[in-house]
Amino acid sequence: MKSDNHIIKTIFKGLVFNDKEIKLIESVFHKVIIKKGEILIHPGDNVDSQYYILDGCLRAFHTDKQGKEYTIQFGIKDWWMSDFTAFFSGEKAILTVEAIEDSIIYGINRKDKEYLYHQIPKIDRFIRKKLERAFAAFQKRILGGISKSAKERYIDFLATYPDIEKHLKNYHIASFLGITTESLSRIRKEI
Amino acid sequence: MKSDNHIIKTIFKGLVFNDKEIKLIESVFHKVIIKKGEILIHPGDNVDSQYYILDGCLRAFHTDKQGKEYTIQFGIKDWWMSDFTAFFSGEKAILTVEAIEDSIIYGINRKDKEYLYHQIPKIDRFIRKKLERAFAAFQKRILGGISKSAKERYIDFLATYPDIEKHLKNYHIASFLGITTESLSRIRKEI
DNA sequence: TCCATTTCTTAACATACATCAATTTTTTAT
DNA sequence: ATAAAAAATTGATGTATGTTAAGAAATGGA
Repeated sequence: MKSDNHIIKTIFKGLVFNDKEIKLIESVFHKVIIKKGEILIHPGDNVDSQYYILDGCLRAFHTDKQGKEYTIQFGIKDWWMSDFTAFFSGEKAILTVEAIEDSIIYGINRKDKEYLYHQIPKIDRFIRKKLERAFAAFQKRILGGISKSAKERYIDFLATYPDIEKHLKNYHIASFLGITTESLSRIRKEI
Repeated sequence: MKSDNHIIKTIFKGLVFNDKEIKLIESVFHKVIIKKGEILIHPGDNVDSQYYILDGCLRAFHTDKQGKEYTIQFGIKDWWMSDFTAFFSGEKAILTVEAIEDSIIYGINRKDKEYLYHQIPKIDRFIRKKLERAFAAFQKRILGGISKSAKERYIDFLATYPDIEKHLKNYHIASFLGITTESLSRIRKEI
């Protein structure tokens, strides 16, 4: 990963590392190039990595018995992506993670992550802050889900993901909002 | 907190500490007794503590401009409670946290928590696991919110909180599920 | 470029849940 | 124990969103 040294500055923006730390970080991240439509994580997989998105767009969704898809999360530039529930717990994936656009991502596996945390505590704190922010975002989404109409949730969505919309199909957004594509279509017409 | 030494074993069940560590832990947790109906955190408060629930039941909810309440979380024995979004970010509370039953809780403030993490890394890992589990629970709830009917969500709720239901008013549960008390009443009749 | 496929929109109708209003049941305070 | 207050239930009706079906628009492969 020598030539991608600069991505460390991107992933851990704001942190400063010495040479030894940089070598360690380089050694544990693995670059993955994934094309639009390809699947990063299948339901039932063991999920032992989480991924930093350098560029592109991914989607994590659950598929029910009838084949309906429910989008839990979109991931864009500078976000982290995985089936986090599976990644944290060690259980098998229940989500699919797919690339919606050609993407460049950097994975780190659980064991390496623990080692990295231990060796470079400031990374631990850095990642923890990300997790805490994701936690807050989830809480906000739950609140929206129980308190707002589909139209309001759509407006919130546009505000939260201003740049992402153009990458997405209508049904991606609808499955994120918990409505049908037809309803979304009607909502768009109203706005 | 000498006489409550045993609560350390309760809060950090599974961890073993030496005398010095026990002294440190005792020094940073503060016991709070809160009566049914009393408010622990008001919207607008600075939230500098999170609380371990030794006994009782609490509720965290958001109140909108029309005065409607939306329950984000219930807390029972052995859960942690706060306005976590505010606690993590340092911003003012947007939630109210109230006691639904007389409760005994143990608070730790942000600064002490950081110090404790630093001094006793196994506590850091222990609390991190809790946060990760809460994260998974939130994800599951989001999925339920976008994929299930009110009746299914109620059934899930009963399965998730088997012991909590008897402490709660109908409107507590309804505001958690995102429905009206009338709808909940009808759902109960069907079951 | 052009055709095949996928995605989006529109319409008619169905359904889950909300709202409003009245009544019954439960809880609380004295 | 009783009255007052709070909570839960029920019914009638309204509305947001789902379902089904068809056609229009956009996209992608040869």
